[in-house]
Amino acid sequence: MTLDAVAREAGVSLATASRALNGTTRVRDDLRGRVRAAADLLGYIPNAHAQALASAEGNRTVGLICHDVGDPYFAGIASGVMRAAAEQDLLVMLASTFREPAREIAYVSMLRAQRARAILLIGSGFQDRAWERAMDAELEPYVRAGGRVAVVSRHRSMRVDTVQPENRAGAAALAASLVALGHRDFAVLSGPPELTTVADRLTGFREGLAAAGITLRRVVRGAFTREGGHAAARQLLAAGDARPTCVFAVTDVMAVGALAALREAGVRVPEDMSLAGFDDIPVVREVSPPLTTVALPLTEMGEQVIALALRTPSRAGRSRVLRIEGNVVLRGSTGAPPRS
Amino acid sequence: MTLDAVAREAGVSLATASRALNGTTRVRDDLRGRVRAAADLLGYIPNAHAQALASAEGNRTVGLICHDVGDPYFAGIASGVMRAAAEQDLLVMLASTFREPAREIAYVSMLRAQRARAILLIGSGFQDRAWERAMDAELEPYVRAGGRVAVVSRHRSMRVDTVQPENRAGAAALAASLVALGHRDFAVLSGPPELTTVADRLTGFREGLAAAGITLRRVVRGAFTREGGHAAARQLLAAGDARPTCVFAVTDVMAVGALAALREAGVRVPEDMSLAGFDDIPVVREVSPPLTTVALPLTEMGEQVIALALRTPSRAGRSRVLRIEGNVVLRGSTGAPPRS
DNA sequence: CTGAAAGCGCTTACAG
DNA sequence: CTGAAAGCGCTTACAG
Repeated sequence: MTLDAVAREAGVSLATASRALNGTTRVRDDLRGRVRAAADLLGYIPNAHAQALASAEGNRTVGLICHDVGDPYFAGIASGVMRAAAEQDLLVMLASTFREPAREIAYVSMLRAQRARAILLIGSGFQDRAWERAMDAELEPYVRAGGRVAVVSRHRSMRVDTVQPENRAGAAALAASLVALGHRDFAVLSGPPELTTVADRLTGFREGLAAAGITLRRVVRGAFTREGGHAAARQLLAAGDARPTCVFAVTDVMAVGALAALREAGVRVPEDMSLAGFDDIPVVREVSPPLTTVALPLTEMGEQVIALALRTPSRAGRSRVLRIEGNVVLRGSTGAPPRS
Repeated sequence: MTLDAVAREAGVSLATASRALNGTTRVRDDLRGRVRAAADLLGYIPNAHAQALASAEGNRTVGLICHDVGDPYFAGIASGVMRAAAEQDLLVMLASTFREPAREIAYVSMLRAQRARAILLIGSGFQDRAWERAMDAELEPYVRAGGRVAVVSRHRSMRVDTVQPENRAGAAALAASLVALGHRDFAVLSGPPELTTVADRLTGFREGLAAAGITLRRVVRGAFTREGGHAAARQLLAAGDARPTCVFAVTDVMAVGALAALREAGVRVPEDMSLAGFDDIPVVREVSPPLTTVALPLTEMGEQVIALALRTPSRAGRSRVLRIEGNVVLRGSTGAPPRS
């Protein structure tokens, strides 16, 4: 079914049929009626590709690139993006990179080919000069051609709009709260150091401790997953030296894994050891004890990043940074340190 | 940057440039080299819309419609779809209906306009004649025009490929296992009855009980969410009559909410009451006690549904149904009934 | 308000 | 193997 067939059925020209259906220009009521009826009758569905090609408007799709929709952190943000997109009749093209930097760049390229109206990059970038250059080379022509880019949790040299959780400040505030509980001896379960989010949270936590004159004793590195947190916690416990009284996992996903590892090792939380995470993904309220964390409004962040991308660019073309404060939420997984 | 510019830069015709880049036809090596160099130099990115319009192949996108990516059940399946799509260089257009039947049909229409190669419908359909008719009217012309449709958890009159979890058999097996633990007095926390999945699980559970000569005493209906499970459990406890010894929530998401409600009410699980769910979403292993459930291989199901959609249709054009067995996994949330 | 026509950026028979 | 040209299905100045 093409528009041409609809026009013929309605006895009008192609141009009139197009205008009647899109409502851009005035069309005589009876003609519009005939066209609509013909379209209904034939079950006409416009070809979005032809529309995108012919019109200046471009198409109604946005691209969303994240590390993994299966991860509750990204699922939360994606959910917010979906909600906002639905309200604006936008279709979302979703890409999961599974944390492969090269794949992320390839997806941007595919999204450019699709002439996506906007590209949303969700989740920490990689601290890697070559990768950054390649990414910029991909993004710059896209933006120059009118494409919109907005990111979550990413430091950009480029002028793109950003939703930036205050990772550093949040981690520092968490450290302060933990110190206030009486802890002096900390370990961090950390993720891949090339992720900027990891670096920021680690730095912030260190700063928070330093403000109280405390030095972070130990950092164990793990994968950015539940299993990574589990393994890191086991490694921490296996080490011969005295155990810290409090452990900070840089993401809730890791913290959940760590909690399981502690339980398996017979370490009571928080009696023997306190545990905290970051993000406030839904699951942390369901575990026992519920996890102390730094809460980020994930769904909202998703809504905000797409709003940022779609807003009419400021005359100056300056990029905007929306800072998202992280709120420390003390729950059952943290308490006073055990008396030694 | 258009192909035309690339051709000019390389000093060849448009046709040759196209062929050199797509590798469909033989092109003299030196020419191919020049075209590639020119494309690189100019940062050429093909226009997918023009390609889709001009070629018979159609575009490399598939549509994925689910109720909500924010829900771990759908996130799990979506994750599997994404993985498989990535391997085949396919882009996924994601749609969340937030359980509005009308929105689902609207999305199918949008996906048709995008000329998606395949449309994947994930999650229970609605038992509603008018809706089914409208959906079929949308899908039928799409399939006739060569579109591929595959669904998860959906009864179809239409001939579409289906990944079908054995909801009924799984629930029946669960009931048998629970009876084997000694329970005789059951309640079910159920979801919206118009969802076929709910109906199937409820029926199966009843059948499983019936096989042991037991009648289901109580069904409490709730929303298909964590909060719905929480509310339903509260309602169950609030009822004056004697409490059942074992509760089955038709989805894990609801079961997690119910577990929280029981805890809040001081009901010990499983000492005072056993609790089971269905799906085996990741979170159920993290809660305390971990939930007994009927396990479904979510990621795999995602991979299978897209594989089904993309496979070359059988000569007979018959639809295929892939039955997925649910495995009862007994965990800490179920035990012997309390002695009365 | 309406229509004939050009053009969006490609692919692909069809000749050479 | 290569090129000129038609055509994919629309939108939108440009005349009327």
